[in-house]
Amino acid sequence: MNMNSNKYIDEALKSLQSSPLKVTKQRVDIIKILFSNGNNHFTAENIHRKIEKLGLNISLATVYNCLNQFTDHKIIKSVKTSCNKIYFDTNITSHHHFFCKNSSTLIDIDAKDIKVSKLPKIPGGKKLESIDIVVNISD
Amino acid sequence: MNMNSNKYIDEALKSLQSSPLKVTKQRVDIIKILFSNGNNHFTAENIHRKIEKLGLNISLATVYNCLNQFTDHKIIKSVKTSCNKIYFDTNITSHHHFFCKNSSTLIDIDAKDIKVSKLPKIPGGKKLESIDIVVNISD
DNA sequence: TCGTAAATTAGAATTATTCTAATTTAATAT
DNA sequence: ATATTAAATTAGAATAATTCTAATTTACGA
Repeated sequence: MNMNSNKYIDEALKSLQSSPLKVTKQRVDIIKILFSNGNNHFTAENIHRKIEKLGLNISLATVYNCLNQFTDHKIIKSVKTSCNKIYFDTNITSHHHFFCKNSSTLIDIDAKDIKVSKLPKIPGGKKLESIDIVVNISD
Repeated sequence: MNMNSNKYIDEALKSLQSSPLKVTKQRVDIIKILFSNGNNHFTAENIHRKIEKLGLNISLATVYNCLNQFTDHKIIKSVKTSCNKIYFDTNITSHHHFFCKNSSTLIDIDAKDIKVSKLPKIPGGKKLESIDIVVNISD
């Protein structure tokens, strides 16, 4: 998959442009890395390592800043798992995850492939925000 | 609720006795704190603070060691949420959680009150371990 | 081109947790 | 009771992931 263009990159860049975030070289580079291939789950450290390999120079703090702001502005999603790292996910559709603890990998589960047919009452005064389902699997 | 006896404390102490773990003063004290009242979700720090308030002297390292070993030996459970802390849960039955990000509180959802009626195929070569459902709620 | 708010940066700080290595203790055998 | 020993405890250092700080640089509208 090409590092400099594909429809996912283009779409994400369009999202960035229409957000209040400034279009900086670093943000464009990070978006290109995030959306350049099929694997769409990354930690901040993953992205930072790719940046270094490409000879680009973006500080780890900026990587974190960008990923968090991209998350705030719905350009990506963040996923928390039973390991202590935050994973960033280029799939922004409503979906869930398999998590394999042996390989520390996440695999998307499309919303239509999992169904919660019974839900308890939401505690008084609170409102439902979202449901996170992690299907833990192992070797 | 009494700090020194109730059926939950007794049951947990019996579990400890029949585990390979040694019955130390610290472990007994921690179990008494864990099972003394209705609130059954704690962080290691919560427990450590209660210990200090009671004038007991147990190091934070010991609190972590004990909570982890109690988890290994099914005396308690551990729960990971979208905040970065590990919560320990005295409810060892199969269940799920509400998580309120405003108050950082967990509320148990009994297994019978939530139902997953459709599940995707488990990826080849892997086996299903468990399903964690967190129902995120807010004020 | 200028002004300014936003972004970037290196490195320090923070937070939660685990590790280390010396000391103490519980439970077992004598 | 006592000695033995593996396990537990401890203070403090170490680690890992992430956030903060404050100085510098940059994007972009006027």
